[in-house]
Amino acid sequence: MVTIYDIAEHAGYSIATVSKALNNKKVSEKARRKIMEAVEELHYTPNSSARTLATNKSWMIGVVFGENLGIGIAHPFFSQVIEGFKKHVELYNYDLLFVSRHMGLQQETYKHLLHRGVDGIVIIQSHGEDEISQVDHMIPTVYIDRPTDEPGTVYSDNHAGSRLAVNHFVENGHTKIAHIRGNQTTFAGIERAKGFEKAMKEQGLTVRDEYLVDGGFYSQAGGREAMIRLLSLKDRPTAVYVAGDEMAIAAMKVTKEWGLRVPEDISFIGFDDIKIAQHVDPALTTIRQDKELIGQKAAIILLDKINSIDPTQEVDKKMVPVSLIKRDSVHRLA
Amino acid sequence: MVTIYDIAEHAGYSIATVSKALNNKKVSEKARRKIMEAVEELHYTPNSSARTLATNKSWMIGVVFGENLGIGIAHPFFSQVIEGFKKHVELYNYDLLFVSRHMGLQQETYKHLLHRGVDGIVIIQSHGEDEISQVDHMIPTVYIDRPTDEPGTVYSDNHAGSRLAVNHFVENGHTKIAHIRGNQTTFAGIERAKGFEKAMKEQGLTVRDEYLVDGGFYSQAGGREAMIRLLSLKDRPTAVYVAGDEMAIAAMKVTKEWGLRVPEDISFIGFDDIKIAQHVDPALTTIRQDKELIGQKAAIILLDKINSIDPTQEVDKKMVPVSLIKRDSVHRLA
DNA sequence: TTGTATGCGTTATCAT
DNA sequence: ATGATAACGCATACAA
Repeated sequence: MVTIYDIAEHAGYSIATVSKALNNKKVSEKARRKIMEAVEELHYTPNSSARTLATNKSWMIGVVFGENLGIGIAHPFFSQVIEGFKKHVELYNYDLLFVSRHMGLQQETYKHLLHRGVDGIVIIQSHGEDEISQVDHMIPTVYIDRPTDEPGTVYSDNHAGSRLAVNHFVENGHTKIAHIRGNQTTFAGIERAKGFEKAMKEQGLTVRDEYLVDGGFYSQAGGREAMIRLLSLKDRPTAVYVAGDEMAIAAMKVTKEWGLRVPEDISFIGFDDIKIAQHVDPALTTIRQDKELIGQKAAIILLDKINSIDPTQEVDKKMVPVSLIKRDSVHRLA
Repeated sequence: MVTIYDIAEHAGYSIATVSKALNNKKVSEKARRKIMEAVEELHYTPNSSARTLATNKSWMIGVVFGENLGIGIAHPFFSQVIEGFKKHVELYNYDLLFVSRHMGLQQETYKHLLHRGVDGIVIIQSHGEDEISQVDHMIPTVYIDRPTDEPGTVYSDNHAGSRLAVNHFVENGHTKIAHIRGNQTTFAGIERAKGFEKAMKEQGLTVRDEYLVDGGFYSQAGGREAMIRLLSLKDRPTAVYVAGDEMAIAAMKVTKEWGLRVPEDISFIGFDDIKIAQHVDPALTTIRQDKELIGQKAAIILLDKINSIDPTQEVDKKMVPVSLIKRDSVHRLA
C-alpha cells in the first residue's frame, strides 16, 4: 500500500507538508504541484481508517432498519425513504453503513454502531418496541416514524392523511366508514387511528366499534384477516380506510373473493402510495407519503445535528405533508 | 472514549493481555474474567478504525449500484438481491457500505472503495458501460448480471428462461411470438434475446425482424414505446415475451389502451417476477428470478474470494435457475 | 501466561 | 512555508 511517506519521499517533502497539501491547507504552489504529481504517479489513495482514527470522524452514517416483514432493504416504503436520505447525504460525502441486525437486539445494534464510529444514525422502524434507549445516544440520531417531541424525528402528517381519507369518503356520500388500523404499538398506526376518529367526529359521524379492526404490522396477511372480520359483519361498511397500502390491497382482494364488487359495494382508501397501488385492480386511491422528502428532511436534520447546528428552528418542519391520490377504488354513492 | 488502556489499568493487566482476551486468544481464566468485568463496568467498545488499521481488515463489503432508473436502493429487483446478499454476509459479521456514486464515474467509485478499505465489493448493475476495469481489482469482487467467464459473477439462467417462455407460448398454441428486448448493451438483455431466438429455432419457428423490438433499460416508458411499435404492425403477434416485468406491465397496459384484450388478443410473459407482477390485471405470467438465491450465491462466492478459498469448484454454480410462474396473462389459442 | 515495544496511516501541534 | 514528532486505538512479534 502506498502511503503519505511514499508521497513525501517521491515529492521531496515531509509527510506533514504532504498531509497539508492533501487537505487543502496552506502550502506553496510548487509543493502542491509536486505532491499532486506524486499522488498521480504512485496511485495514492488515502486510508480512511487512519484518517478516522486521527480525526475521530468517519464520514459514515449508520442505518438501522426495524421492520417486521423480514424483507429488510426491499421494504417498499423504507427503501424509498432511505434512497431519499442517501441522495441528500451523498452531497456531503457521507456513505451509508447498513449494519447487521444482531438478532434484533437494538442495544447490541447501537453498540455496534458505536464500535463503527459512525458520525450519525438514522433509524427507520415500524414497530415501537425494543428501541434504542434515548439516554445512551452519544451519537446524533434521527428517527423516521417514531413518537417523540424532541427535534430529531420525521414523519408524515398522519392526522391530515386520515382527514383527507374520511372527507373524501364523505364527499362521495359514504357514512358507514370502517378503519383497518395499523398495529397500535406503532406510531403510524396510532396516529392514523386517532386522526380517523377525529375526522369522523368532525364530520358528525360516529365510528362503530365493530368498524375498527386491527390489521397488525402492515402485511397483506394482516390486511386480509382484518377485512374478513369486516366482511363477516351483518351490516357491512360501504367504505374502508386502511392504514397501509399492502393491507388495503389484500383487503380489496379478499373482498372480491367474497363476490363483492370493488368499489361499487365497498370502497377503499389506503395509505403510503407504494408503487403497486397504481397497478392493482381497481387502482387504489390512497394517501401518499412523500418518501423522498421524508428521507431528505431526515438527512437535513441529522446533518445539522452532526454539525452541531441547533435544529430547533427546523422543529416545526419535521412533519411532512401528505396528499390524496385519487384513483379508482372509491365509488360515488347515489 | 474508553480504550484498552483503561481496561488494562482497571483490570490490572497489560494492554497486550487485554487485547488477547478480547480476541479470544490464550489467557488465564482469571485474567479473562477480570478483563471482561472491566469491559462491562467501563462500557468499553472497541474502535473498528483502529482495529482495521492494525489488521488491514475492515469487515465491510462495498456495494455498488448501477442502474439507469435513478431509484437506487428502491429498485425492485436489486433491492431483493442485495437483501439476500446481506442476510448471508451478516452471518459472518460483515456490514454493508453503500458508497456515494461519485457522479456515476465508476473509476472514482472504485477508488473510494479502496479508500474505505472494504474487504470485498459486490457490483450490481444493469448496464454494461463504464465499468470498473477488471485489471485494477486488488479487492475481491463479485458481479451480479454481468458477462464474464471468470469465477466471480452470478446471474440467472437467461437462456433457460427464454426457452421456458417460448415453450409455454407454443404449448398454448402460439406461433406469432414477438420479443421486447432489454437494452442490447446489458448482459441480461443480450442473453434473453439470444435465448429467445434459440428457443424459437428449436421449436421450428421463425422470428420475424419486426417482432424483435428494443425496450431499453427495463423501464415502463421503454416497454410502452416498444409495445406501441408492435401494436402498429399490420400483422400483430399473438404473444409477446418481454425481457422485464416493468416493461411487460407497461406493454400490457398500452395494449389495453389500444382496445385490445389481454390475454385474449395478445398474451404476455415477463421476466423477473417482481412483486407488482401478481397484482396487475391480468396477473402477469413471468419467468421468476430467484433474487434471494442470487444474492446468497454472490455472497458465498465473495466470501470465498475474501478468504482465498479457490472458488473454481463453485464456478458451475454461478448460474441460478429460473422458473416459470403461470398466472393469467397467457391465453390458450383454440 | 503476561508484558514491552513497535507499527498500522493519518492528522495536528509545535518548532524551525 | 516546512518539518519533526506525538497521538489516535489496537494487534502482534518478541521477550520475559
